[in-house]
Amino acid sequence: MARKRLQGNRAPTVHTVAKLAGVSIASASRVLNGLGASPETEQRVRAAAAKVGYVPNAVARSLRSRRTDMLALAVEDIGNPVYVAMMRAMETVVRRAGYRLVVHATGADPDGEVELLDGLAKRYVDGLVLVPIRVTDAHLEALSRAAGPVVVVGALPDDVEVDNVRTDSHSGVGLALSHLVESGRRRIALINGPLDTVPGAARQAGYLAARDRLGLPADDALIEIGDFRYEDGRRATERLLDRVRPDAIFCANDLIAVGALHTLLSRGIRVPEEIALVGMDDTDLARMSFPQLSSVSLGSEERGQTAAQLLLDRLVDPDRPPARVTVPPRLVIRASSRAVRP
Amino acid sequence: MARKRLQGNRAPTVHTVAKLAGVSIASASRVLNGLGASPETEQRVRAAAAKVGYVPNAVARSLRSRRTDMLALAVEDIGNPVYVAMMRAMETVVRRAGYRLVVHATGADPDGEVELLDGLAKRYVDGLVLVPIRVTDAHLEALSRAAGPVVVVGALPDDVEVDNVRTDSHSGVGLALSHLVESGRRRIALINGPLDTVPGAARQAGYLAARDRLGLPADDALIEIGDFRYEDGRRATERLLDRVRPDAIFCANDLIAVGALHTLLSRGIRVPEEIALVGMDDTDLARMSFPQLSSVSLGSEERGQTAAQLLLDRLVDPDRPPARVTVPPRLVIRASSRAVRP
DNA sequence: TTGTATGCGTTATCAG
DNA sequence: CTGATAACGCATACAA
Repeated sequence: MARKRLQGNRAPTVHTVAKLAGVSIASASRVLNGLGASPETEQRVRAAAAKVGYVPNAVARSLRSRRTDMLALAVEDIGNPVYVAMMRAMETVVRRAGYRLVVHATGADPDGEVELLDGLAKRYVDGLVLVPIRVTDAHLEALSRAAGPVVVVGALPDDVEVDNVRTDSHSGVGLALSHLVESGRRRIALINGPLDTVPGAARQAGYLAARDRLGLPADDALIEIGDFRYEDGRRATERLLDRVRPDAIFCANDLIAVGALHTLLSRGIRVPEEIALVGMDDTDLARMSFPQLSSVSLGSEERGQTAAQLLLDRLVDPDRPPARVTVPPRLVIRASSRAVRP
Repeated sequence: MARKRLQGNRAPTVHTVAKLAGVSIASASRVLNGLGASPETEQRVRAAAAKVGYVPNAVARSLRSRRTDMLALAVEDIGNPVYVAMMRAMETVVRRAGYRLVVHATGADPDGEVELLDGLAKRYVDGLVLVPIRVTDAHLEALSRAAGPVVVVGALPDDVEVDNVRTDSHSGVGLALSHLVESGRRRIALINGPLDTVPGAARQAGYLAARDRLGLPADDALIEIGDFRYEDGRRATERLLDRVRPDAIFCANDLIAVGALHTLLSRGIRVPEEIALVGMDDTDLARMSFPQLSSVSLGSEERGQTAAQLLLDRLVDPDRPPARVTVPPRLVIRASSRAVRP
């Protein structure tokens, strides 16, 4: 039973420390974990550990404890300002709780998200926050068979039993349109992203509802669809202006809005005097454009924080019923939509 | 020696599969890893694995293989556009190689980075890309005793034996100033970040050197120091303009530059006609401001990519000599600095 | 080809 | 208080 220990020059383990201290690995481990031991043993083990520079192996510890102290965040694009804000908020919460954050960029890949959900069974993280841009049946199935705790950020069918953080971009759009109407605008255009995405669909519905509610002209020529990026916003605005002349534009996110602003300024159109502009998400971009951009905050940071917290709570209490938190939208008025008409 | 298996309802392991298939765990493991086995065994094991939904435990596998297939990235602020660009580039490279990315926000905390370096001994990741904003002696010591592969992004003393990716912001500033002089400007201001940071010091030196080289007036009133953020840029520009009247401003990063742009436009100063503006880092912000911002690219994406690749290479060959890659700066000219004088 | 047994590094149980 | 030993789940050297 001789233990062959032909190791080249590997990192010290409890064995190393124990041998050097002349005690059993059990005693060494106990001291290292702050459990009871005689002053004598305590002393010897600490000295030995310090001498060899012992650091406990996280993987071995994880195997024992069945926890990795890591949480995963999966978003479509870790470069998108909205996700950056969420990620930053999550990282803070998670770190404070002693966890690390593993980030996944899922790209537009629909299967990728399902793979990640199934990947939870590998137990490389203790839980996952998923921010899907589209939700398919495959998602729902994968969610129901997920091997670990999952929090989904974004709208979900009501009967899905998963911790869920959402916002209400539908009424968020309403906030923006009400504000524009109050400040004297009537012909309010919408520049939206793809309608087959969760956010795109919600914003579209919100716009149509608000338009009716406020008694605005039901002119579909005022609606333009592109994608959610800056360039798309520029181009969509070009198309829009070649066709109609609104007195305000609501954009489905800040990237689009900044693109729209660019096109407006290029054409010498004054903002907000001639056309007012409101974006959505209230990212840093809104503050940093000129004129500064009004924007409907959907609480990205708060959603990130909340999602992280729900996940942490779930780890503590796996049996509590699924939570559903809705972060209310909030209109932030800046120069791009200030009232200028009497 | 009867193996008591009182597990509640735990995830299936090789044991589960082996027992169900009626073979040894060794055979089960072999089949699952695509090694040789009789068609009979192959069949039974696959069926059993599928039936119980077996997924190998990543932690146990890591303990055996001594690798986690995770890499860490530590930056000061995961919300900073420059780091976002690096992170995104790294994530792509790393994922393609089958690794996951663990992100750490170190904040301004100088000890935090040292802790992360020492934390490598825990072996929770296979390697680390560190992007320190300041480099102290403590960093150098921690680097020399690092328990795992490390790549540092940013300038480092020449004798440090670490894989290192850097850029040359010193000559990057020169590029900007040369361009501004060629387009007719002479009184070129600098708005910089803190001089005790690595980037701050480099840009300052680059500015002074270029000023001499180009025979520009050595007027220190043209230099303003703040921090690297948008608001700092705004305020620094206020202070600057209250004091002097430059015909161009070079800003130490894009955030500052956008802040400067804001102040200039607020004061009704035309850009670039009256004052030209050049930023640094060439982030998305540069493209998205109006007028679009000229900026010196320091290849954030490329540095991220390279750092990731160096780390991956190092994992394959731990003994190769330390590599030092310098990504050259590149001036991207946009509307904010186009020549307007004859 | 197959099974037995061992180690990866840690923690915990259970005698002594 | 201490030490021997098992177990976490996987992969493999070695023997059959």
